[in-house]
Amino acid sequence: MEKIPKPVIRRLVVYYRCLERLKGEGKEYTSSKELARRLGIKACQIRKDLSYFGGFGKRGVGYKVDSLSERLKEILGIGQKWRAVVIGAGNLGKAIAGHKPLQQQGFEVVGMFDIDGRKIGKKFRELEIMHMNDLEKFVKDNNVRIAILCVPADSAQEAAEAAEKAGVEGILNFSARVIKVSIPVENVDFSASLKSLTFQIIKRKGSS
Amino acid sequence: MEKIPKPVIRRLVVYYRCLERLKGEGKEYTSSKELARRLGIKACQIRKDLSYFGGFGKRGVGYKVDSLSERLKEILGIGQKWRAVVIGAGNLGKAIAGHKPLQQQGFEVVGMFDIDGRKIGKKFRELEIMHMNDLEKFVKDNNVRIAILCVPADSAQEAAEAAEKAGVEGILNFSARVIKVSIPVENVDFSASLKSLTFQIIKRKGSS
DNA sequence: AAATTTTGTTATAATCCTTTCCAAGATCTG
DNA sequence: CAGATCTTGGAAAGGATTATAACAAAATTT
Repeated sequence: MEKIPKPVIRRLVVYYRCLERLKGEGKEYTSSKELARRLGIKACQIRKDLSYFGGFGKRGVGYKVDSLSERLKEILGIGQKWRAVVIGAGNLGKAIAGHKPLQQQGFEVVGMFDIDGRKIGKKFRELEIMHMNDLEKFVKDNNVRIAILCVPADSAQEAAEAAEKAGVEGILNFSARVIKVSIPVENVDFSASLKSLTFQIIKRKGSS
Repeated sequence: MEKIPKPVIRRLVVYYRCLERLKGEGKEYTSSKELARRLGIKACQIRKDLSYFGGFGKRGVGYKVDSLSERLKEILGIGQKWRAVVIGAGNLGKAIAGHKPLQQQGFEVVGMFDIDGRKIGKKFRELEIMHMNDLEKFVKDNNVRIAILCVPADSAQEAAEAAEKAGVEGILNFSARVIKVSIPVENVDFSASLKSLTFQIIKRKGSS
């Protein structure tokens, strides 16, 4: 499979939302041109993006709104339920676990794990906080597919390996450390983002 | 000032961390070669990155660990105190406000804002939750430089504009919406990251 | 003074992403 | 039905950004 540029995936999400709106408006067909107008993106870009995944449209006609929307849903995994565990029951972990928009998008946090004895057994919302030793069994028994890593930088690699071994299919890594595993990883390093932000601020001041 | 590629800044952070370790080990001088070996990056890349900001090294010798580290600190704004407000007192906002690693890195959340009447006046830790109407005055009175945006996607643009108007110098945007303002913005869209992650997982399954 | 080391910079290459272009399919119009 | 008009899909070109290579100049060592 050809490599898909990251920005494409972002835009697919945008297209999907737009299609849902169109569906709501009762439109049966649309075109790259119409989507382009609505979204402020070039039509050719939309066609190119879609073409990575095959031809969904009819020449001279355009795209059937509901079938394209359905197809994007599949591609993006929007239809599926993604069961996840949060590793690291600190502030951040709890916030993620309780973050409503995630649930609306099909992600469901079904367990929380930590290694701090004082936290084990306590409850956060409906979720009991469990020990990392029990991760593997839990993942298997509960069909968990994703691990959300919210541990300190120093524990990141270890926790990631445990998650991989436990059988999750992907990791969302909030720790400030790059982790090495053989399953897909997405990094959300907002500490680095903050650094980058302050750098830009300083630069602006400096050059003005 | 010449434009600095984003990846460079990320790497500067990495270099900085490595230099701190070297300092801890008592090393006085280092070289691009040594850093390269430690970090698994090409030496020429390191030299190139540093050269954006001027020449820090001595030919034939290398870089003085503490002065380079000091210089990077300046460049990245690591020495400074960055006073910030959190806008949006939901789960995420609270988690950010209480996130310890941030404080260790010089970021201090000094206020929280929301528009939900039920939240206004309540306290989170030491922080009183205030109404957005009071943002501007607060920013001015408290030397706030950064706004951390943790509001729902639909309110993001509005809140961002309010923050800009209030006089903050940069925005860290956790909302799932791209915002348009004329001050620096860094986006941390972990909902998009999750989508990207699930996409990679699906792709793997598909092609194997 | 010759050899060696290492920087900093210019030049080159590679990568990634966007846009243009157009043939060919589909529909519409007279 | 023939011509006009759409619109897609994909190849190719273009642009932008980032990484690597190469090397002269400076510093040090032998």
